[in-house]
Order: sequence, then C-alpha cells, then structure tokens
Amino acid sequence: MVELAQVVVDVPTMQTNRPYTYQVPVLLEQQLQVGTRVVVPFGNGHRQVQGFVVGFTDGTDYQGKLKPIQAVMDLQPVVNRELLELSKWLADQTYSFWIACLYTMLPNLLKGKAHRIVRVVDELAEQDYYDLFAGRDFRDYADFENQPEAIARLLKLKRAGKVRFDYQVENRAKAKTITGIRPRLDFEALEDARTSLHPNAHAQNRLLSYLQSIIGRTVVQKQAEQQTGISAATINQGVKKGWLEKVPVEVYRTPQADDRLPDDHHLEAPLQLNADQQRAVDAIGAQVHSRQATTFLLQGVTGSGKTEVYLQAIAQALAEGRTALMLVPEISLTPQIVNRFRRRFGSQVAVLHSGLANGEQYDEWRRIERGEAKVVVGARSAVFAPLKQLGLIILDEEHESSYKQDEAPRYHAREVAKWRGRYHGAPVVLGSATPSLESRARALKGRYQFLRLPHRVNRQPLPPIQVVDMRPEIKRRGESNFSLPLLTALNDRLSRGEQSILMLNRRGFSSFMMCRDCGTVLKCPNCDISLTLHMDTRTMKCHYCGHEEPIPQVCPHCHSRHIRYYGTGTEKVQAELEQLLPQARIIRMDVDTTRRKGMHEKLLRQFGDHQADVLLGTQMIAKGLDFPNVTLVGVLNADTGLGLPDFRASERTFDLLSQVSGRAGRADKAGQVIIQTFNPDHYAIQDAQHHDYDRFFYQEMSLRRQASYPPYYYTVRLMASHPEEQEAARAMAEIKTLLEQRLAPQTIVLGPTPRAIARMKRRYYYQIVIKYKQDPALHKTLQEIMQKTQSRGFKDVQVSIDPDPQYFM
DNA sequence: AGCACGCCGACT
DNA sequence: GTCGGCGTGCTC
Repeated sequence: MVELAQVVVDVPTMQTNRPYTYQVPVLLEQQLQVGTRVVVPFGNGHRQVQGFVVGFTDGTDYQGKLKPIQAVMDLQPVVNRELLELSKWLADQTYSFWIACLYTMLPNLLKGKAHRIVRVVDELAEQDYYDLFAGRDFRDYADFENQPEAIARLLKLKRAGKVRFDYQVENRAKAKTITGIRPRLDFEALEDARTSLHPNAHAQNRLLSYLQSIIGRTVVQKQAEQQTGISAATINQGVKKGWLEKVPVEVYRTPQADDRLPDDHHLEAPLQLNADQQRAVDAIGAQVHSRQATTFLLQGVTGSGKTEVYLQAIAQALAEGRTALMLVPEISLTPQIVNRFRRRFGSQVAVLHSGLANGEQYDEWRRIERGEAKVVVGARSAVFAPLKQLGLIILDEEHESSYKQDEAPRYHAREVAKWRGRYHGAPVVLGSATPSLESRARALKGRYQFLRLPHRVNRQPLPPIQVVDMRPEIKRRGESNFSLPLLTALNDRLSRGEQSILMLNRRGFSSFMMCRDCGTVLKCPNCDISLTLHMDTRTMKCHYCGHEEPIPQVCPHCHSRHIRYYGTGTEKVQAELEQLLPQARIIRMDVDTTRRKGMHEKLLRQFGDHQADVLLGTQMIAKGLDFPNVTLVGVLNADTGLGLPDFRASERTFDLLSQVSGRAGRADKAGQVIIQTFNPDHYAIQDAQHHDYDRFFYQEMSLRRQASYPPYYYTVRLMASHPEEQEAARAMAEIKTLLEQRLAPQTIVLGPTPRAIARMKRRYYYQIVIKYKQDPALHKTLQEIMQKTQSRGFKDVQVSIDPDPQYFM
C-alpha cells in the first residue's frame, strides 16, 4: 500500500482552502514528515508552489491522476503536531485560509518565494533576443514588472512556443555560517609536519602547535586568529598543505543584546516579595505544578511589582522542567522588560517580534524550536513560539488592543494563549492595571481566578492628577495647546532640572489642509479621508493608502492662496512649545521621528541621559517607560478619543490616562500629572483622575448592559468592499438577508452601514455588526457566507469577517 | 493566484 | 477568416 501525502498549498483562495493529495516518490519517503514544507506542482503548465504536509492517507476520492511531490524543503518539520492542530483551529475560528494561518505562526523566512523564469527554448528573432533577454537564455519574469509591452511580447513568444515559463520556489530560510577551522591530521602527523618545516617558518610552526591543541574540535577562524595572532594567510597555507580544513559553522543572528548584560553565571537574584506578590506567585505556582490550565487575572496598580511576580512564576515553571511564554503589547517599545528578563534568565531567553530582521527572527525561532531557549519574550505573534513542554503563559497589559491582529487571520493572542494553555495543561496569567471589561467581568464570575496587587511596592502614593478645563482657558488666552497651569508646571520642572513628558492624544486627529475661502479640505484621491501634512518630507500623505503629494500653494478648488493647515500635530505643538519655553530642550517622538530602525531606542536613551527636558509624543510614549527624573506628565488633549463612534472609546481613554499617569514620579521624587480636557465632567476622565478603576468599571458595565455590548454580548463585524458603492451595498444587503434567515431571533444584526471611512484604496466599504449571546447557527452561517461570496453574484466583492473586533470604525 | 478554455467584437 | 479582449472554472 503506497502512502499518499496531504498537502495544503500556498494558494490563498476559498476554493483551494483544503489539502490536496500527492504521490510520494520513493526517494523522498524518508525525509517526508507531517509538518514539513514541500514543493508541489499545482495547476496547468509548469507551475509549482510551496505547501505543507498536513497528513498521510492511503486513498483518495480524486479521479484524476495524482502528481508527485517535487521536493522536500525541510529536514525537520517546521510545524509540530500541536501547532498544526492550532493552525486548523485558528483557520476555523477566524474564517481564514489554513495556509495563511500556517504562515502567521512561522518566521517570515519560511514563506517561500515563487520565481517565474522565462526560458528561451527556440531560435528567437534578433530583436527580441536582444531587447528581452540581453544575450542570456533566461530571465526572471519579475524583471519585466511595469513593462507591459515587454510582457505582451513575451506572451506572444510563449504562444509561439519560443519561450517557456518555468517555476522555482526559493527557500529563503538559510542559516548564517561563518568559517571555522578543524585539524585534518592527528597529533603525530602534525608533529611530523613540524619537524620537516624550514627553520625560518615561525608562523607555520605556531599554527601547527595550535592545531595540535585543538585536535577533534572546530574553532571559529576569526577567534583563532585573535587568540594566537596567526594570520589568515598562514591558515590558508595550512589548508593547502592539508593540515587543516575550513568548515562552515552555523551562528545565530542574535537581536541587539545589551552589552551590559551579565553572563549566565552572574544572573540577578529574585527580589523580596511583599505579601500580595507572594500570594500571587504561590497561586500561580500551584497551578503550574499541578498542570492546570487555569486562567488568572492579575490586577495590579502601576508600580505594584507585577513583573517580579511574572519572573518568579516563570522561575518555578523552569524549575519544573517546563518552558514559559511572556507576551507584551509592543515589544519594540519596551526594551527594558527584555533586559530585565535577560538579567534574570540569561541566554535561555529568546525574543520574538516583528521588528526583528528576518534572519534574526528565524534564528531566535530555531533556538526555541531546538529547545535552547526556554523563556520567550515577545509581541502578539510570539504566542505561536514553538516551545515544547509549555508550563506558563503570561499576557502583560492584557487589555491592549494590539493583541488582536487587524488583518487576516484576525486572531486574539489571549484566545490563542488559552488554547495552548489547555493543550499543555499550563496556566495563563492575564496581567493589567486596567483590565479589559471582558476579563474583569469573567474574573468576577469566577471564570478566571482573580489576583490583586493593590499596593505599590515603594509604598509611594499614586501621583496627584489635576484636570484642567480647557474651555475657560481658551476664552481667556485664545487658541493654545498649553493651559496656564501646565505651562507653570513645565517652567517649574525646567528650573529644578527635572524632566517632563507631554502626550498628545492624536487618535482621530491630525493636521489637514483647508482653504479659508471656500472651505475645501485636501483629500486623498483613493480614500474618503483628508490628507495629513508631514513637514519632514514636505508632503501631504494619506495614512490609509500611502498616497503622497506636494503641499499645495493654492486651493485646488477656488485657486485662493488662503490655504492653511489646521489641527494639532506633534510638530505644531513642538513649534508652539519652543516659542513659549525657548530654553527647553525637546525630543519629539511620533511615527515620523521613529520610522527608522533603532530611532525609538535612541530617542528614549537620549531622554534617559537627560539630553532633553521634555519628551513630546503620541500614545507610543504612554507605555512602560520608567524614567526616575520625570516628575511631570501632561496630557494635552485627553478627550479627542471620546467622541469616536466606538463603544470602547471611554474604556480606551480611561486606560490611556491611567497609563500615562503611572509615568510620573516612579522613584523617590514626587510626581504630578496634568490632564487638559474639554470634558472635565466625563466619568472616564474623573475616574482616571481619582485612580478609581472599580468605579469606572461599574459605570461602564451598566452602559454596556444598556446598549447590549461586550461583555454582555459578543460581537462580529462583517465588511464588504467593491469599487462601486452600490455593489458593496447590494452585496451587504444580500448577506443581511441570509443572516436574518439563519440566526437566532435574539441575535441582533446592525446595518449594513457605510464605514466611517467609507472609501479606502479606491474601494467602498460597508459593514454589518452582529451582537449575540449564544447562537448555535452563527459559526456555520458565517462559513456559508465566506463560501457564498466566492460565487459570480459577488464578483469583485471582498468580504471579511472579524470576530470580536477591537474597533468599529 | 495563475492558467486554459471559450465566447465575442475588431482587425489584416 | 484570425487576433486578442475578458468571463468562468479548475488546480491533487
């Protein structure tokens, strides 16, 4: 009985979203395993694609002739049984392609690159040969991109049988190697060589005795040269004479390890815990020990020592011979936490996030896969780290929306973590100072085990928060981003040599160009949204599609010269601040100043070294920063997020304000927080002012209950887009009819409505929001919709389904 | 996705 | 008549 392989191919469409059956050539039988990548022929012609072996079978219903697998790309499976199962579950839960889920779990380099090669197979006309192939007999098809005439000529030649298209899947995953040297002779033979040397050949003599000292070992050539002073030239001579050979040595591309970190023999000792921390560590440790997949909610105020609880719980998992996963929202923003883990656990720590270079990402992944790294610190996608024997999973700042991926597959790391916890019998700890309403509600219901750290470790009170009503300020002093109290406080810090952080809440706000005569706002030609002014590049940019154009001198509509920019951008605030406080040194941090790799860390280091007095930035500065010299935190516009049409607007505002407040007075100096707002009476702002999470929680819960929103209801968002607005609307109307036929009567279907940004990238968007408590028909119906929208009735309609969406705009 | 097949209008 | 446009269906 011949075994056949089931392969999921890299063709992300609904029609091909299932395994295909292939023959296994005898030569490949040994290497082929479930979870290895393969190259398979697919479709007509000579097309080949990458695929994953997901199983073996001995028969198939398929009537046609089975094709053989062409090549095996991996010596070892790249997806183990757990992750294969997880990928299947993920595809089902998020209504996405299995192949897309597999790639999401793996480092980028494991996505093969498909090359189309155009090969000359028959005599060509002189002109064609010269123009298209420049004297060679093959070219990469990609070279002809953006040359439609050339492509047309190639297709013609193909039809005439003069050229052929070949396919090649390139395996981009390669280990980095450096040169090592290894003796080829034994001690006596090297000794013989030495005695027959010319007496003047001192260098070679030294080389030979060095080789004698490293018999049976391989040494990195660079190291050998440094240690012994022997030159590369001498080593090359030795190779020629057959004394030694050069061999490639595999090395890991390790991401920015801080050189001040200790080696594994001088690791930092655990800190003394207070009673609350100890109780938390004990509770988690007990579940690690008994392998219970309990979910904990660890709610601790800023500065309550959550991280130390994590570290000690992880140490327990390691002591039990298990591994641990630590997730943080945006790791590139928190280098401090990575360093803290490295100081405690040394080289057992691997770091995994999308900011790494592909090579680094791949190498960290392999260290984990091989069991060399036992603790993984990483962002969202690190939840798929191939750790075996997982003993503990931690999600810090569990309320952060960045744990939800906002493109397909739209998974939430929290749910994946719980799945893996169940698989391994590992507890999951959700940590936050301001838990999501969903998590806190589950903790109260007993679905999660609730742990609290109500006290700060240093026993310092939380900093006082002053709320400044901007309405009278504006009346008194005119348009300004700075109220008098804030300005006074800034001046005060400046004279005392202390530092300040200023945050501009830019959500839903940016600087746009408007004509003062006719009111025309400069808009993106592809999207239904105004263009944003970027002074650094002196262009107008669309934040949605990337469209860019020069800053207009006159209004494109009425040709008036009175075209100005409005809105509050960080640049504009910086300019105003420079005028008000000319002596202050300011560092601005936003998407523009941190675009370049490493700029983030650089700016933060500069601020930490007190090379500036004020750090001015957007949301990105709110998280995890810990600068002892910062005693003032100002929020310039606390409420720009409140007006958004999103039921989580208040929650986000409360989280953000609580978060930034924690940045002031972390060490022995007392801190102060000033929040400027036009809504001083809003409960989100008031409760943040009084550090009162509970009050906010109950208030917000009652609103959610009234409006039937999470955590009382679950939500799903469906989106459809089409280049023609009516087509998008029509498709959605049809989907709505289907939903109403199938779903339970208690389920609420809202819409279809045009999205807040109705047009993006030349497509019109409509959405439907489903709210439900329990609906046995929902899952099947949504799958049916994904199928149905492939048919001709939905030509050019793109439909996406977002379970538990984080944003509704 | 990428390709072949097949139907239709526009051209040497 | 044939060339090439695009809509349709299939890929183990």
